[in-house]
Amino acid sequence: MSNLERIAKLSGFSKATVSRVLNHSPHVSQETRATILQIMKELDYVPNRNAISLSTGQTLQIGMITSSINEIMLPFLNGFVEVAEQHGFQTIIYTTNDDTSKERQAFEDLRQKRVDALVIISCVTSAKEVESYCKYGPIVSWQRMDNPAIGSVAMDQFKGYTLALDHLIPKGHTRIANALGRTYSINTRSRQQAYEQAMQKYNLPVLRQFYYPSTYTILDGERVMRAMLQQSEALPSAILCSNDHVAAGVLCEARRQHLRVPGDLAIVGFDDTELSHTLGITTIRNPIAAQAQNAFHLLSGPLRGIDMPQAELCFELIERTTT
Amino acid sequence: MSNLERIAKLSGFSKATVSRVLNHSPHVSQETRATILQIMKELDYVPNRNAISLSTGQTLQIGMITSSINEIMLPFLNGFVEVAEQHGFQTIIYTTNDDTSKERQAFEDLRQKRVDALVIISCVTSAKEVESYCKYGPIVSWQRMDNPAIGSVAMDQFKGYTLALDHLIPKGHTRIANALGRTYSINTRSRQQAYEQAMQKYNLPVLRQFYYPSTYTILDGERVMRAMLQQSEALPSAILCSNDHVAAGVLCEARRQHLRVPGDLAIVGFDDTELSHTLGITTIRNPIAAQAQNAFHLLSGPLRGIDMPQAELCFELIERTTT
DNA sequence: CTAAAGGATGAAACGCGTTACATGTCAAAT
DNA sequence: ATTTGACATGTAACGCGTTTCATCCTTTAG
Repeated sequence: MSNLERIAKLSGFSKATVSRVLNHSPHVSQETRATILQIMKELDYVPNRNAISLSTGQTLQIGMITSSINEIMLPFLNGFVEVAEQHGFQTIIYTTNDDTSKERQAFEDLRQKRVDALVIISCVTSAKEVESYCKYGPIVSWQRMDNPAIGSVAMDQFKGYTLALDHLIPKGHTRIANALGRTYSINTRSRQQAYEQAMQKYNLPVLRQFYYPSTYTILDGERVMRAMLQQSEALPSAILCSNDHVAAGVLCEARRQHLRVPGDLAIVGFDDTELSHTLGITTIRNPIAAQAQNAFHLLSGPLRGIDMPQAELCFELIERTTT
Repeated sequence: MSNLERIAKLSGFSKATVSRVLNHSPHVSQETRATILQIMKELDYVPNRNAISLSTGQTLQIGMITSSINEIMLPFLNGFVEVAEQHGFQTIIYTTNDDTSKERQAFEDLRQKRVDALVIISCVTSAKEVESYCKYGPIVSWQRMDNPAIGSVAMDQFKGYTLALDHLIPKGHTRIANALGRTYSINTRSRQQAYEQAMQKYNLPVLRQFYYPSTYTILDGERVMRAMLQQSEALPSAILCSNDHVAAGVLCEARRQHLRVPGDLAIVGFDDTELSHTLGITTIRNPIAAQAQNAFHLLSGPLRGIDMPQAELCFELIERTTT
């Protein structure tokens, strides 16, 4: 293996000069640079990343913590990977299955300098513990965190949800069900608040018996639909779903049960994924890729000393055939 | 920052002994170990990964090259990440969008020792060029490669496809369309061969006019369905799809066009994802997670000097409601 | 003509563990 | 009593760039 020292010896210059060539330092004469580059080429030399990282203290790697990789987070993941790459950073994914010990592994990797920063997509570690790792490097979260020390690019789901309600209620929907996500997440609480406030505002009943927690997938959506039908009470006239997948499940199962959509049941999804587009589900567009970019921009300050502006984001309702 | 040397000084032992403690060497007395661990704890010490990697020449990171992250590859990705993690390896994802220069970046990272090995999910770099990187570390491919130097865990799609045909033809289907994938991939060729051979065997027409290349998503499936209807010729009686998503698209569009499935058109998907389960699509189960494990096992030999057995894999037809 | 400024380059320390080899000790084997 | 060997621990080199500070030479300004 050829290393920098070897290049130095063969070229007759010092390691410092070779290093300068590698780093495009202006303080190298043209001829010197040419000579050294030539020798590097002949020896098929590439610098060792680990040595660079050890020296500089930077790995140019960012860790991404997520419970699992699924379709919902893909736009965020892809958006983040792309912008990070543009700035020379690579993304390492930590799939944790919501296991604290695996999450800790990711945080420890920040401490051990395997990664320069962390992006949290979902995590169950307490905000307090997460904060204790902030001193080792910047941490940004997609999920809203209780702790101001941790940057967040999550959008206030309250507004998105309110958008959906202001769309449904004027259409005459009074009894509205909710397929919710993670029970203790801020998003879920925010959505519940939006719902309960809207109901109060319009003087409508809050149907807590039609709250369905922990719904994430198509299958969960189907389960919710069946559960609604089995309830002793009459079917709600509309359902707000935590994401498009759940909405798709509800829709498929509703059709299978010969319900008319939106006649018997209106359905609203969330995220505006391809699936909702295909199935014609009304949904709330959540500018996820833009959030991912903001996440990287937030890290840019501490990481590269460059302050990048946060993009302005807002929700949008895409009306299709299910409302 | 406290480093190993500091621990050594404070404990009164040498760096070597401290290192032995870190690496659970048996040649350290109980008291010494206890003392050193105590000091490490007090100073909140963790070893620096970059230093370790530089010393050992191993990063315990494996790069994964993929065009993009999508639902089809998720089982592979998740399966691989899981087994790798169990053995102390982390996975770095390179999203390339089939851009050779981005792929080269991944290969260069192998050369520069940022990763110890590479797993290719999809890549457009020539087999010859890929091979030229084999000397820097083990490379395994999910996609079948033309080059024997590169390990592959892809299954012979020929068998899976034949399974589907042996299911359809006895049911009386004679005119069979094909929604295919990447035109020049070995999988696609293999599928075409399986189709053409089966057709010959049963003395049925090969409908090349009903080959639809480059279909990957639900939207592609819908497109295919519409294209079939627009063709001057009568509709085929069945269609084999490159994956469940395409099948789902075909199915949804078929329903929208008021076709009966399987009456007017039988549909077979591929991969047995949740989607096909939900929509009741007959599909070929492709043991993808097991393939991912095999991929890691293949890397285990060169990487850890441990030969791990390859699991035996085979396709299975899951009959549902679309055939 | 000289001092100040600037550019090219080198020496050496640094970042941080790992590991081959050497040394010293004490107990078991002969 | 002596050899053999296992065991605990230390020494020092190694892996490989980066970076600070110093040096030397050439301009340019005064």
